[in-house]
Amino acid sequence: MTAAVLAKHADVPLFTVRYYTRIGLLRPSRDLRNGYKIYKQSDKERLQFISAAKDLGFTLAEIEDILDHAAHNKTPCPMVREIVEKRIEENKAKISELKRLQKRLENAATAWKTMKNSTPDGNSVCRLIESISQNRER
Amino acid sequence: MTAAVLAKHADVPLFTVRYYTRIGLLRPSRDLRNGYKIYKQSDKERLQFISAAKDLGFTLAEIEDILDHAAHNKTPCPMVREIVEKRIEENKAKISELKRLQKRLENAATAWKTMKNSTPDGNSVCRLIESISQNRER
DNA sequence: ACTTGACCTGACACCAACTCACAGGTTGTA
DNA sequence: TACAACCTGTGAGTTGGTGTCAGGTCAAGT
Repeated sequence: MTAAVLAKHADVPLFTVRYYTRIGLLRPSRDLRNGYKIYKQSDKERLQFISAAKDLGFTLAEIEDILDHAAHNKTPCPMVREIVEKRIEENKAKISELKRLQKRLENAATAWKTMKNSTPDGNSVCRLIESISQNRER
Repeated sequence: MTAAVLAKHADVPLFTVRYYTRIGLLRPSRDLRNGYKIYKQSDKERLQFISAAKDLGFTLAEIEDILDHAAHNKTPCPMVREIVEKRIEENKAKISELKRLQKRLENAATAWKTMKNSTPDGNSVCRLIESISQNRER
């Protein structure tokens, strides 16, 4: 199948198929008559594996590693477990950071309810934002 | 002051000062004797404003807009309020998406506790990941 | 006076994971 | 045979930096 057909079958944007192919994650053979790329059933499965791993937060580099391991008949599973544990920790940190940001945003919105718009002058661009940064410094 | 001094004063990495200068967010004058960039007190305040806005999740493009508005003596505050409201919504979505991911990761880690490592074969790369994607398809 | 080391400059490459634009070749249908 | 719709490789743009390079400048120590 061509890239477009594979993309439709695997429910992945065509540009993504082309991108994965360009970086070597997919390696289609060629139609010698016209130079078109030909993807096999196994490429579709490979692509679906990539999608599944990406949904779990694996990076493409990690996925490539996993696929390479598998290609040499070495089990990638310990690596997979390790990455997931690491990702869980990273994700926890990211979530709490976003929550902190969300609180700052909501505090700002609330505090700004009673503030008037200021016209910028030499000392101030927008007192809304500056009032928050002063809070942070205290 | 030079870029390095400004960076230290404003507690921002030197590379960031250079980057902001390169993209035009900071516009230092020049020391004609040696071509060095000279930052004024107002540049320091501008940089601190940028930092404060970035802490609230503003993008550099938005900050540039705000600064441009202010430079024309138009109050940027309505824009600022709008962006913050939008960012609060986006952030909420991002947080819940990350939480969903976290759940998938934790479910995977738990489910995998009892699973053995599989050796890759023609049908499977890593049954751990494939078991999850099957769950999602059901 | 000279050397060393720390600083400065612009231009460029790199990161992730795409997304898109370009120019040209091929295929299928009317 | 005309034309739309597909295919190709390549290169650029995205975000917010981080870093490297070669070469110029400056201040301090010997």
